[in-house]
Amino acid sequence: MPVIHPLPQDKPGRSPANRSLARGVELLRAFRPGTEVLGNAELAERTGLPPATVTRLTQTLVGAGLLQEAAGRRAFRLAPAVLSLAHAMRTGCAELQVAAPIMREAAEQHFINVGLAAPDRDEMVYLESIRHSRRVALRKVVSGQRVPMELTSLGRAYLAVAPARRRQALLAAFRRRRGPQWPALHQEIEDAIAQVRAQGWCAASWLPEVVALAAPLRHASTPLVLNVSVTTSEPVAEVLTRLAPILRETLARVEAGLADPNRV
Amino acid sequence: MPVIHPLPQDKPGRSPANRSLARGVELLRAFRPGTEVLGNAELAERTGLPPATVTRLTQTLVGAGLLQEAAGRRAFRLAPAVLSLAHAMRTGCAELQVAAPIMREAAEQHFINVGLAAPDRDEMVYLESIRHSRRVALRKVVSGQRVPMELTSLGRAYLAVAPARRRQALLAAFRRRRGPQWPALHQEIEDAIAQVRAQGWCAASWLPEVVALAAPLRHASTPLVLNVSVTTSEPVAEVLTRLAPILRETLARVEAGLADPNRV
DNA sequence: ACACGCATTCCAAAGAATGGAATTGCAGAG
DNA sequence: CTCTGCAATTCCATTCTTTGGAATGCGTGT
Repeated sequence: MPVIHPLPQDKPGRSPANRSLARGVELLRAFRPGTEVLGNAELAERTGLPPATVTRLTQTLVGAGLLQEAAGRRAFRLAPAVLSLAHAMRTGCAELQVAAPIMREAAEQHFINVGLAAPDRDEMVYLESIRHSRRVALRKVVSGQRVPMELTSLGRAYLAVAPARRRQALLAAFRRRRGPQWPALHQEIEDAIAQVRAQGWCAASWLPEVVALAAPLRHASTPLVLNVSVTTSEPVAEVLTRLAPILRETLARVEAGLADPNRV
Repeated sequence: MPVIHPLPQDKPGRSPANRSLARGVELLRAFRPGTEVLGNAELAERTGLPPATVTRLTQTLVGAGLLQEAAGRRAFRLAPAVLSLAHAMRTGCAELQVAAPIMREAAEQHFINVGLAAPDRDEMVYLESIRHSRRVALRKVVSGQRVPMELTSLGRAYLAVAPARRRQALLAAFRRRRGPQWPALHQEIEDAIAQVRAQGWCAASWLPEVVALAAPLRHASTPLVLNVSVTTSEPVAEVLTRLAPILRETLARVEAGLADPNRV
């Protein structure tokens, strides 16, 4: 596994960044679904930091309560405290508070999945994703899941409204990462961006059998994207015809809710 | 508001703690439900750090994607990335994966709330709390909520199984904080601890009309506490008689699930 | 327009962080 | 039981980051 250098986050001549703190955060970010338990060696490899440094930083993070030792002191995992950070974030996000009930209603009424996401580096993070399913037991609400920006309707809708400077940096990163497949992908992305600008939303089918539509939220204090999706084998065109009005309607209700100081 | 010095986290002569990183984490921890948006000045006050230092650290945290500027660049809030940390934590917590379906089943079958929590400093943090309600709309799953350790059945059940050294440090902190009310409270806590040791669980009625029972989970790789609760005006004794077997049963099922490598 | 408070920048001093190398500790194989 | 190999930790001199008081900007409310 090569060193992960997420994005040229720090532009040359960047403002005072505290190196230790930035490195500590990178350690935390190395924990992801699929690699939830990491030893110092693997952390060092993933972050490109020297082992001695990783040892000290992980010790500090354990002391701070964000990491805990697991599997016989030879590995770490994220500690419960990160859940309370997430809880505080969700509680304080006015957009989410407004959108959540509207999203839930739309999901239940139309039997679809409804999500709200925000960009984080080169991925999108769901603030909330309401999964509809035939079986009630499989219906659930997920938050914090990451999906790739360049492949999803969610990510492309964000790219359409991202500041030009940022969009260019992201596209450059994707190009580097994708190599030969980039030209085709780039075309898809540009088409999606054009669609968002023309009609307010775009569509993509990232996972097989899943068709998703996404639209950026205007008037939010931070970039947010709303999406709806279904698992189906219907022709895509028909799905779009059915879902587009629902997305528009839901988006309008959320935006109205954000505009009013009171709830809708 | 005085400076917050949570706990004498760093024992004298403690291992190498990276100061910048530890301070940065304290800044993140200052964000809580009720104070989700904080400016540098308030952060400085809450953490006791000098303003210049806070400025630099918050800038670094913004660069790292854990904070974002809000309300016109004069304040910060937690960024979406913390949600994905929480998601990774939940995904990687085997105990939670095992317990969640069992908890959900118990909640639905008996019309009660069921929770699983872990200690964090001087509070308890819910890994998951399944809230039952008459109205389906109010049923929800919460994670990351913090409740006081010294007042809740959850916290007292943890104290009963915490390492003696740690329990003493915590009790000392509570004593300092509670002042004159401490003796009565201390008695309640000691009684609860004795109950946990005798019968495996304890009860408390922290919120009016809410009766809660909690029991520590053995055999978990990290300290965890299971609880059940109801909102009711029945006599407490009757509620205990009804809930105790449910708690025992649920606890047994979760522990069996943890013992087996396979699900139950 | 003015004044206040908050945030940021500046700077010299201090000390904390750093990382290569040596050491310790653990685990699995022979 | 001992040996070997990998991972984690400690050591330590060097260096550069971090630090915080004071000065400066900036935005806001009066």
